[in-house]
Amino acid sequence: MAILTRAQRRTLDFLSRFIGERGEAPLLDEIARGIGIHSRGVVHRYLKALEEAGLIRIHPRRHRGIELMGGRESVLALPLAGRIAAGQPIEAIEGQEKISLADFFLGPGRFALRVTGDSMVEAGILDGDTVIIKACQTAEEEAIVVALIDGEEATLKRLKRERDGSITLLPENRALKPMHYPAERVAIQGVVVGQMRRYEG
Amino acid sequence: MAILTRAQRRTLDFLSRFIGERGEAPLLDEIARGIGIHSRGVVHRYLKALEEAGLIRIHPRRHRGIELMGGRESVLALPLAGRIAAGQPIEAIEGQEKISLADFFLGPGRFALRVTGDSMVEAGILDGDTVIIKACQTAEEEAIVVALIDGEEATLKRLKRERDGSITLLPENRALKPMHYPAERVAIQGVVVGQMRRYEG
DNA sequence: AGAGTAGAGAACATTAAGAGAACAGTCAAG
DNA sequence: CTTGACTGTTCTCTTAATGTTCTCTACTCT
Repeated sequence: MAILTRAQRRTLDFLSRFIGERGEAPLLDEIARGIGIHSRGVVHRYLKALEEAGLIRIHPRRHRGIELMGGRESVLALPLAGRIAAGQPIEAIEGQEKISLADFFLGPGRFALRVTGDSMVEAGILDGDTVIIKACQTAEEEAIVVALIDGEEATLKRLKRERDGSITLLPENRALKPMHYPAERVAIQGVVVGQMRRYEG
Repeated sequence: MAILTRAQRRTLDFLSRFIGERGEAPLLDEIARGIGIHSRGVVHRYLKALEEAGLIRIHPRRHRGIELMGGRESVLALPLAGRIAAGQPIEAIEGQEKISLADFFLGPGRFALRVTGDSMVEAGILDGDTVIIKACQTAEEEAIVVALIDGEEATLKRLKRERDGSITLLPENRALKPMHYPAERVAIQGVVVGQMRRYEG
């Protein structure tokens, strides 16, 4: 897969956004305006490059004749449009900043777990969510941890250490009660460093 | 694999960090600044060495044309250990499955928004979370949407259509009231397809 | 001393990005 | 069915940024 230049990437981003939003491909002039230039010829050159990279298909001479192929994870970053509730139309903010999924979640000793159960709903971790865990044996007070009890049962709870050295595992759900254990019975397996959820669109 | 000198290692480290954080490779000048020297020519020599060692690939004369070899899949994916609360030590389950961040979140016409405010807390979307939006102008009943009201104020709410064609935007927070608008005043900008959160570890 | 590693910086070759003209094909309205 | 405006395609030009190749200097280590 050829490497894309910045302008080419901008073009591709605009394309997928446009096609996703309206049902049809943009005109060359619309692309030009969308990526902030004036020349149709230049846009055409970028499109040719994208076609050669296998990312789009151009139906020759057809107006709005651009089809985007199964794009692939060419990037592991998403454009960050801005803050919601900031009271601005999103189009206006479009642009520069990007949020890197890698930076967000990846790192040494991390793995994912799918959450079952409602014990942390009030902390915004729902049944079916995926949490990213950083493996470690100790954790700070108040951290959300994966705790193994008696070497058998693994649960996700908020950690609290008592003065006498014993450990309380706090669920974030008023319907459930805190659990109290002597330190020997609890082994920490990791700390929650991230959480993610998918919605069926 | 040839042995690397210190400067070469510094270069490689900088490369992988840069590419991990942003989606693209750095310019020679950026590398130079990143490893604390001034000469592009020197950087080029290091890159040649790294290429010879099989650690990167250089696309000749292309700007930002550096591709790093080796575990590229590992950059995008996290090992999926299993289900928490399944009552098993995690080590035991660890293994096969991997969860792809790209598959989870990336796709045509998607972008990210940082959430401000508490209006969706009961749906597990907290202040400070990041939501992934798929840009579109229509949405299904019950979907969580980004809605623009009167072309001015953008908010995140659950969508409900009334029989008379008007629209109700439902917050997921008992402290807040549903908002009701005639259809003309509400423009849908996108649908929430994902959500993620980072915890300070 | 000699070999290897670091670095500076000049000179040159290409690329990326853009403007815009000219031409040809498409499409929709009369 | 014809026509004219619109749209895609192909060119050439321009400019600045960037990659590539060299030579020269300095430092370290055995």
